[in-house]
Amino acid sequence: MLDLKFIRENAGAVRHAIQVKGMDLDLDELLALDHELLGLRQRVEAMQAERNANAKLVPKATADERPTLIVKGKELGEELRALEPALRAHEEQLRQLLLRVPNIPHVSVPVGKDDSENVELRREGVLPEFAFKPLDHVELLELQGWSDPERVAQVSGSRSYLLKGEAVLLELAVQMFALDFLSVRGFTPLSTSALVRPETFVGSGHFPGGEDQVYKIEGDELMLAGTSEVPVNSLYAGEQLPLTALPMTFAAISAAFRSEAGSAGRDVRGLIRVHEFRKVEQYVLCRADETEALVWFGKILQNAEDLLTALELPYRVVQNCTGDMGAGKVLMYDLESWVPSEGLYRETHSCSYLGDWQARRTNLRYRDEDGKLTYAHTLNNTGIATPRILVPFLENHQQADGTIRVPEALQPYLAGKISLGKPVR
RNA sequence: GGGGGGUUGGCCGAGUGGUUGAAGGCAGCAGUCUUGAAAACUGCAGUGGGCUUAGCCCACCGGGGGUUCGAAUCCCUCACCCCUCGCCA
Repeated sequence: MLDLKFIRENAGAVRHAIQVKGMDLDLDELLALDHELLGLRQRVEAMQAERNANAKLVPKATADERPTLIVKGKELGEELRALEPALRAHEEQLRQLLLRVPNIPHVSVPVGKDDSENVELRREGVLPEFAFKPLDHVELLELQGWSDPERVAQVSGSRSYLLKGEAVLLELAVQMFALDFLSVRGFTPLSTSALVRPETFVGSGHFPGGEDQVYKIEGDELMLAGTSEVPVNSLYAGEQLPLTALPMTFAAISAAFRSEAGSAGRDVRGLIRVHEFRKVEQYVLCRADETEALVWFGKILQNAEDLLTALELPYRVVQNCTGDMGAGKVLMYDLESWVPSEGLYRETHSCSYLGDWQARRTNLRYRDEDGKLTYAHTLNNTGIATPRILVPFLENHQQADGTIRVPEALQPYLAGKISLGKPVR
């Protein structure tokens, strides 16, 4: 959410953001509504002032004067009640529009319509060369007896996965590795529930708009979050933090659920796109200072890059264009890891800076140096997401005999093993 | 799942339906005192919004709704917290 005052005073910039982000929103409608609401509110407040003044006279009035005042109060009350529905409707309507107003992209963001116009910034790591015919991750899992696609489909439908044997240890090892890695860098580990209230999605900015991506719990007012960004963003909702509480940095581990509505037919095979997965997420809450926030952006990006480097996975850094970055974001970079079987890079991490857009929605403020209440800034980035990261992991580290090489950094998390699986060739 | 008790300003805590935006305390800020600090004393001090902006007005006592001339105070409802009985990994 943006400050209404800011929107009024910078209508041009907001209109531009709406356009380059490809959003369907009529700013003039919002501004007109805002203007109308202001007039309405002034009328209502004037009447409230009159009502209050009248009510204050009653206890001091004589017995003769009293009935007249009470009648007047009744009339004022009725008039007010007549205006209230309109006022409330206007407020709600404005709020709905306000929730859709996108954040202003950083000056560095390239303008583009969708992910095809994202800009590659650099490539890191060395692409593997195989002296044998490499398999894709689905074949590797099958080869080692680490999956059971037919049976899991029978139990949980499509887009569900099952791991078996050492692949399970690998999944947990990768998660634990990421958690340790971030914890050493000062991020507080957090284990969060994916089960959240609907308003937390409004807070994170996923609602309105992303409703169809979210699973609802029948009979409860709860839903399943697609990332711990959702609960963590609402953790301090409504609070007034002391300046000393910031920055807050979290490494939040949780299950993540996504309905994947609208992506039917895409990536149905394997571990790339599943309904339920697990993730270690980096989340940062800092002061409302863009310079400081961008330093944090660099840090959480570097953390993710260092994780990929430690896992010995080649990747590239991509800057998302305006059309692919989402309403709330000021700046967004994706990390894409190399998938040999497809001969391309696929998104495994997503790094975002949202300014105070989320904190306004959750009403999360802190007292600045001058004691002024200020909305905090928020950032987030993937730490590691499984099983998706296992796709590049298995494929890049496969060996001629069908076993999977374990990078040195991960070995302590796998009881010192240097490879996984049995030699099968 | 049953029963009981709660939710008031940054924190603690009082509050009889009528100048209560809310006593008191702590923390905060400014000042007096002091070589300095502490203590003590004095004063300031909630958040958001509007306007004809040294000021005035409106809203806010967990959320929403209601009763009333008037609600922190009465009623309904939802959420959360605590206690207790039962069940349970």
